[in-house]
Amino acid sequence: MGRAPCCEKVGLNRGRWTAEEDDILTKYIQANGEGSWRSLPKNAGLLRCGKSCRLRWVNYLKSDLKRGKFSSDEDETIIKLHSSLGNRWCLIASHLPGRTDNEIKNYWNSHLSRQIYKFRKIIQQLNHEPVVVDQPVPKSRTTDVAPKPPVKRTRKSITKKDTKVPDNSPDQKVVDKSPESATSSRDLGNGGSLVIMPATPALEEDVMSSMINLDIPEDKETMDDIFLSSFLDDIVSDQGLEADLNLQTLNQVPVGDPNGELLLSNADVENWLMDDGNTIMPNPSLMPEGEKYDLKNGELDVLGWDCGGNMDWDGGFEDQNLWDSEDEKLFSGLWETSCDKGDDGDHKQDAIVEWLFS
DNA sequence: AACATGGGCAACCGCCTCGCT
DNA sequence: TAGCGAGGCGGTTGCCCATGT
Repeated sequence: MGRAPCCEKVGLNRGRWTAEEDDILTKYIQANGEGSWRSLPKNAGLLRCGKSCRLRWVNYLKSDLKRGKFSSDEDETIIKLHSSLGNRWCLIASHLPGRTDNEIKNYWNSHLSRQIYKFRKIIQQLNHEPVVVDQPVPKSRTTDVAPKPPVKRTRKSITKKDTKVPDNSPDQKVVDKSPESATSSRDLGNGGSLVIMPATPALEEDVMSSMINLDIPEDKETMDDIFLSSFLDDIVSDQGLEADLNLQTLNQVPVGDPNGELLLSNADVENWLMDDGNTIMPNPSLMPEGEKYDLKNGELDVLGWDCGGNMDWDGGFEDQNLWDSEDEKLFSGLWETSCDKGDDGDHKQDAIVEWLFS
């Protein structure tokens, strides 16, 4: 037996608010103030649930709300706060005057988290790590035929209990070994493996650890220079990653040494970016496991990535919502200046955010 | 032109917290 | 101190519109 509903829902309006309802609610609150949401609808003459009234007021009708596009400063603030606070949208919103938790949450889910995902992808490719995807191949909405490229995020009902995962240490790849996941983690048949994507906050942490753990030789440029100023800035743009991630030249760049450490110099990357790809032939034997190379058009076809078309944003985040149990550990992620990453780590962090909003 | 798909976002649901009795 | 209820919060859903085929 569940808790009684907050109000009698029978006969109440649902869905979008009309201008008339907005007007009634606004005038009532201006006259009587906020609060007493339960009794407000009746007193104001609205056929709405009290919670619905509160939500409408808080998220839309309040006069001090800022509407419109998020500024780059706001973006940066969200990224920083989310890396520390996780999905505590209310807390994040408290640092962004005029923005609501709902608005920030939507913005994060539809914009920012994707940029971080792309960033991670690049890091994994450069490290020759297993191809990571969020989810098994989502089926088409209407058919069971072969999957098409990224489809609309699925909408599943997964409870918090379902999403808990016991551990998510940053240096530990999250591999779901549950029987259920056996069907969702597909054997690629080419030696590659699919690793379930962690929830967003963990994802960020993982991204950061991937960056920070890379071993840069003394005589190389800083990671900032390598990754952000000249490299990811270009290749992770929308067009870059989704359409033109061309490994013809990447194969010729000393991406990794036998120990799997990244050994890109700034000059290496610059040369790679400058090369138009026509003069250097691909070498499929050098391709990381789990990736296919389409020799016909010379473009990378990464299983689980855009070209392969089996990525599902929501699924990964939903299935492994790691933040709740690990938020304290993850607090030292991106923006903890006192962490042992030192000054270099701080610079990397700043540079990453710079890249994210460039 | 019609349909399918994807993106964005407002709104809803259900659980949790906290204050009051 | 336990029970109750209002409010708050995060996750999820559903609708609308844009874009692609």
